[in-house]
Amino acid sequence: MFRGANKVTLDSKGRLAMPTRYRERIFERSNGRLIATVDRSDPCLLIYPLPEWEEIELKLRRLPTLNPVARRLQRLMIGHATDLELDGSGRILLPSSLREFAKLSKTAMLIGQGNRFELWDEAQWNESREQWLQAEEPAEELPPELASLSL
Amino acid sequence: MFRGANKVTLDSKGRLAMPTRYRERIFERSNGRLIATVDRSDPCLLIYPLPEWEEIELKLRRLPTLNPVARRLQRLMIGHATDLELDGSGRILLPSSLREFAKLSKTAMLIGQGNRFELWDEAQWNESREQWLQAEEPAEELPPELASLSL
DNA sequence: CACAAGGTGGGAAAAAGTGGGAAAGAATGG
DNA sequence: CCATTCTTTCCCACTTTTTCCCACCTTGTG
Repeated sequence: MFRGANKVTLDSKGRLAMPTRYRERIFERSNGRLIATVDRSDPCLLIYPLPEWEEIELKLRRLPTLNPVARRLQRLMIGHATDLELDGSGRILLPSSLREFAKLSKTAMLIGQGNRFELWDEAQWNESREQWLQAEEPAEELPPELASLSL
Repeated sequence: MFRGANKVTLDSKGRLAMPTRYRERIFERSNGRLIATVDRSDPCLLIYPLPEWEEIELKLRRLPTLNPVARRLQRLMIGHATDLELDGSGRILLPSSLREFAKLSKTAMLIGQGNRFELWDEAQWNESREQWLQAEEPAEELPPELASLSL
């Protein structure tokens, strides 16, 4: 499973070196094949090993087509899903459309989130993180799964 | 279980010598493998033996992805979770991003908290401790789990 | 006072990240 | 349909970072 925050750089061709510690796992899991798509609520990209993505896509496609919220989710996520492959140096090439979506400049943050990564522009990530840290969660607003969580 | 407060120092490379009395237990429990992540309400780091962390990560990952509060918690905790390993001298190397988060300078406090440690910058720790000691808790404001607590 | 154990620092070897260039492939226009 | 040009992909080499190991110093103990 993927976890942790990694500072990564995009070179002039839009290539991103996957941190070495993840490479072996990605090759085991999907022979180096990944899918990148957009996040529905934040300016970041989601990156899944291919088999993980296929499960997600199946779940999305089972949603009721006549429900506008479901339809929107399908269009955003399936519609932007792009095949990527690790090259000989362990890098992936991000198409410019996805780079623009996430406002990616030279330095970015690759965030492990279990079965996927999130890719943020570094500045966007820092800004959002500050907000999350400052937000106080009044216990009354928490859904029951969260309110009783013991870490 | 881990308990007690230990003064520790970080060297110029960000390495921290784990107090000897914990080393054996850490090796038994996880072969020297630890996870460090950020605390969501205070400027300190949380350090878990790997198996302890895996339980927590599982709980976090089961939370609904579309819930913004859950998402925030996942991004902070799983997103900053970093694998650490005790080196030949019983030290761990804290990446600079985590050191910055907890405002760690040369001297820090490693606080045993049962299944995990908390790591504070020494000055931050002393300051917070003063505040906790001064704060009066009127019994009426306590949630039921606390109001009935017998220590 | 001497010895042992833990803590600290630094340096060298290895690995990872970065950039550039050449070759192969695709697209466009004549 | 062929030729030229632009884009994409693959590979190699250099630089920087990380990791591992060894030696010294300090502290506690017999």
